[in-house]
Amino acid sequence: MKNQHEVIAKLEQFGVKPSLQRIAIMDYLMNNLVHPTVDTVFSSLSASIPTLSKTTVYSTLKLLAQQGAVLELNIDDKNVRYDANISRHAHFRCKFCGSVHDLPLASLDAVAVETAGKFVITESQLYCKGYCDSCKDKAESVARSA
Amino acid sequence: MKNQHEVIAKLEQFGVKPSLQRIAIMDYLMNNLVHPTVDTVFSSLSASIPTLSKTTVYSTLKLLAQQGAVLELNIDDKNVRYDANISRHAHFRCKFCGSVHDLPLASLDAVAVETAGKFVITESQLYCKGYCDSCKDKAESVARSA
DNA sequence: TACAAATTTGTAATCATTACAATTTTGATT
DNA sequence: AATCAAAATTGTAATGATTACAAATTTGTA
Repeated sequence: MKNQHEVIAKLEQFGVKPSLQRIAIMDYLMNNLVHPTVDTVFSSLSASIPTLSKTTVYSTLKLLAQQGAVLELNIDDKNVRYDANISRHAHFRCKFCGSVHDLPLASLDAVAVETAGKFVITESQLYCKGYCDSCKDKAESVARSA
Repeated sequence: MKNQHEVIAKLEQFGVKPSLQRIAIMDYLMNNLVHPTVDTVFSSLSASIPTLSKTTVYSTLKLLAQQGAVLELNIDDKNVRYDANISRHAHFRCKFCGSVHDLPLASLDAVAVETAGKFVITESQLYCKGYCDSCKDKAESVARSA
């Protein structure tokens, strides 16, 4: 569990006024770096905040992403996922179990150079898909029996 | 307009049995490399194929992507987009007008090396977002007046 | 305390995508 | 050419994530 002050400082750093709900959501993201969906965040917090509305989770996560406090991942074509790790890294999604993992990323400068002047790039994300270690065997046997 | 034989050859190369609809859809993608959505493909073809069903467009595009004949882009959080250019390249989406453009891409090998053994990566896409040349001024003035 | 602004809530749309059953087409066989 | 099964297509009805919006609540301040 992150220190409340740390969470509040993070919110303020990105120009987000802290509220009970916003603190809880940001805190959850900072302590659960597994790229949760809106639904996961909502379900996880509604026990401790029974009055929490899913709309609030949606709007808060959108606000946090707009302010740059978290990343909004579109790697999953079903649900948007959120990530409090805003340092440069790539994402990997297992096509079998759907889990999303972090990947270290050396550099994307090659892209920036080649497009200098044509586009103003404000954000970039590298999405990789395939099979994670614990799924690659299962995925193979499903393919065989298909 | 691409040669019919070229389109059919492409389909067969990827194990997709050619049909009137499949040929038309693949042909459209090969001649419209602007990353169209399902809806755009459907609207564009329904004039020449009045009986075309949107379900067919959905299932055909999914099939083409599964077989590797086209790329399925999730860069747009509203609609899936499709791309007949399957060579290695990145994508740029303008956050103002929504247009999606190609970006040349030198290498993503750095990622592959760092994850060797941990994951089986079967596909990777680099998504960049920002403002395209014709929107960056408009986006700025909107931001000012907000 | 009072009041305006900001935030949260709950419900009702929206809309892309999928499920599925019925229809049509295709291709092989006679 | 007729038959028939498999494959493909179609149309309609769900599904389900996300958003719109108005009402209710909370917050900060005079």
